[in-house]
Amino acid sequence: MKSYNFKEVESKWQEKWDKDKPFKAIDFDEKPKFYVLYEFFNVSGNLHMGHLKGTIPADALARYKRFNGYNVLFPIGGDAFGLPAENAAIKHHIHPKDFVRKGMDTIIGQSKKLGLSFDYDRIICTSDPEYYHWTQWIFLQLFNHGKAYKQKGTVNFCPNCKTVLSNEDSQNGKCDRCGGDVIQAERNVWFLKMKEYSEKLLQNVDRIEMEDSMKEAQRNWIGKSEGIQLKLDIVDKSGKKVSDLEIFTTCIETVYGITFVVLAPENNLIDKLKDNVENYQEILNYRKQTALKSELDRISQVKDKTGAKVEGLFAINPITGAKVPVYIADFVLNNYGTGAVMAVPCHDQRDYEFAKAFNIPMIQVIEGDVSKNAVEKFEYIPKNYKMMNSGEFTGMKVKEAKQKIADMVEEKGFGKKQVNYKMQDWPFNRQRYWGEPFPVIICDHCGIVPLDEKDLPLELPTVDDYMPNEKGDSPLSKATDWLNCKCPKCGRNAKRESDTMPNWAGSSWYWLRYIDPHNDKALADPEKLKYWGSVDVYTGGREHVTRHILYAFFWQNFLYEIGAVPTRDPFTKKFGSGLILDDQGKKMSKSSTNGVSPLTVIDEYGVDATRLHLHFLGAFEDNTPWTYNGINGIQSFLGRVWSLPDILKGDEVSEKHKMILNKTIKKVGEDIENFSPNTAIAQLMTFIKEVRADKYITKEELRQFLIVLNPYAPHITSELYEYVFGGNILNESWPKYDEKALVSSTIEIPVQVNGKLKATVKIEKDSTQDVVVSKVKEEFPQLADGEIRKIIYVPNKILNIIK
RNA sequence: GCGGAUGUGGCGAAACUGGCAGACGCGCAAGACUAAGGAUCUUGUGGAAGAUAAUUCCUUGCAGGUUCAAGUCCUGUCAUCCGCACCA
Repeated sequence: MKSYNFKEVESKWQEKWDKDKPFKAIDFDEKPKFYVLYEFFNVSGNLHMGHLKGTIPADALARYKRFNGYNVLFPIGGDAFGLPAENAAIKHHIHPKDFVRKGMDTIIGQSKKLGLSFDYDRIICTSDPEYYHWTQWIFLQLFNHGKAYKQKGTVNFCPNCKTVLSNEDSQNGKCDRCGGDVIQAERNVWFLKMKEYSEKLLQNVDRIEMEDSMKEAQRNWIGKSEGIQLKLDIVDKSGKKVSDLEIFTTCIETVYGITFVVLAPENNLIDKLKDNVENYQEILNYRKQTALKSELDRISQVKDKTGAKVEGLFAINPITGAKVPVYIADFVLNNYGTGAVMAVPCHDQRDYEFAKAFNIPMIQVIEGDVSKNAVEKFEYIPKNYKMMNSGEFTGMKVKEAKQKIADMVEEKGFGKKQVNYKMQDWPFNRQRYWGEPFPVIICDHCGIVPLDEKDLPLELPTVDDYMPNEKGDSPLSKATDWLNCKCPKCGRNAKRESDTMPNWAGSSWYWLRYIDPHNDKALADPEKLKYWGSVDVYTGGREHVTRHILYAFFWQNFLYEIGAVPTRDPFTKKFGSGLILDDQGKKMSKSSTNGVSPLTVIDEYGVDATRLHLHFLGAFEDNTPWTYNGINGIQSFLGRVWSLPDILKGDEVSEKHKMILNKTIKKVGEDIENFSPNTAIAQLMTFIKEVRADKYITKEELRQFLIVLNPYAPHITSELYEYVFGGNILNESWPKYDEKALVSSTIEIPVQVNGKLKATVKIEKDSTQDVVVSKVKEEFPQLADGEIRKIIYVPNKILNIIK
């Protein structure tokens, strides 16, 4: 057989697949459905190694499931709206529209070069009007159901990108896109009521099959905590009650230790009571000062507590009657809990630092050493400390007191049990050009008027100047022809919303669109939605999963509740791929300077070799350093596969190869389903090794082996199959393995003396202990010498002789 | 600080519910074929001692513990990575 010319073979099959479309998903097919989803590509450059790490195991799964008789939906598309595409377009001096058109061609072309078996008839692109028509439609539903509102609010703002960012986009006080410092700014902000869904999202997290670390990250993000909402009286100097103040605490057991109360700087109680506040101006100054701080400053100054005393107001501890001072400080967040806290310096480190800085007295209510630091709950609870200075609860164990105090508080009406969530409503607008326009009209007379569904899509106008301006106004505010319109309600002059949606909008529902990508009557046909249901396996990088998955859960929950989709869960199972690292141990991506382009590797070694090598390097979920080392091993493996016809002898599966063949079928199938390509490939290599040692392979063995290798190396196996058997390997089905053929009738078991390995003996499978022991006595009499105290035998596993 | 993970040969890494640690591959060594080998094939390869043997000892970050038996379970500890972070 002539030597393997991968270029010829690979392009031959890729052209054939492109023409015959064997990977088309069939709506309503009788076969059981299986939906494999790979996170769609960001349309901002070439595919990189990270993409291969995620897509190829998904491709293997799709191919495997087709062999197993499933009607597989394995689609692809482009995430094209939003900052990445817009920034890339600006960098290349191309209009985003043209950039995206080219970018889509690039990623689709490269996908085909990788041999990815997507259904290329279902390509979607989030910036196509036929797609964002339905993104806008979903927004309309959210708006009409009261889940979207516009409000002035302090938001994360990136002065560099000149846009509002969600918390998710501004982690660590840095803009997720440009890396610049984020500041707090007062803006008109569209919010989606995501907070309402906190509990449902937690349930979603419980239901989805996913790695623990990802689940925990999401639970942390939602940040559920249970505690007590306590009501305190606010009194003036003379002791007259002027207001209520509610605070939230998870540590009600420390309530006897309150020595002051702190409000968030923005807390509006101050404004309501400004006549009682003697130093109102000072308070306003402090407020201004905090607002100017960037998010980063706030974080880096964690240790330096700042704040101001509110003169003229006091809070009354409802349990002790104690009168304590009121402060404002920026360590209290206005948007969490009630924007106010009770401060117990002995048992909360922040309160401790604040009390030290402001010379506020402390009361210790739980034992422990508070001379240098607070004794906090993660210490006093596990160590079972006792209460002190706490009236009737003094001397009680904390755990017990916590419960009793909570009951008492509820009984006496001082407060009630309360659950809080860290997660906030989702700021949903950006002052950028390249995004979905909001389908609403802003009328001075009627307020915000939603468009009629029949007027969708509201197309993004093509403008020449799409750069954001200095003030941070949206570029669309300059597109006056588009912006000015008539109010559909009253007919007066009105304006459109000049902000656009964030890039998360299009990605928060795209798996639904794949089900019916060209439907112009609905986001997807309900019957088709029912047929395809939830995504069975979803894979992609693990970088943005926390946010993306939560947004996805949120939107699908909402769509489910309004009856727009028949399933509540978008995804059943999620695998997150690790990163490919460069030689510096850094993430390899398009921005990495040490990046290796997959196209280069493919050009030199072929797609099949690249697919195998990348996945043989390490486990799917682990980060893997890229190296060419070992790729020659993959090449010779493929070379040996290619020359299998040279040692073809016999037809049926031979007795000698029965076991290895069955093992390989089983192991590879399981590994494909579990996303463990590295061990699957090892098993395939082991098979080749054994067969070559015996210097023959039968026709039937070869046929089954080719099918089993096909999901990872689709080109070479297609070619060999055609050469040896004629016809297309894709028409085959996955071979069945025989459970009985997996273990031979004689097995070798280790013999230990006092837990140390001394010998092995060959026995019949399922032999009894007596048989094994007498065998040992016969073959290794010295091991059974002397007094034997005990013998432990685990059938078919091990024999341990204790002397 | 909180949460999650990882730590195994010269290297990338395997190891199911505790049961022969190091599968598979790279690299390395020796050999075969060869005019030649950076091609191909065969064999060997965790470390140390021992004679190149038999054999013995050591070995899954470190220190303890449970167990007939620990990479795997428990306690403590160190290092690295990731996520969150003044969330009351």
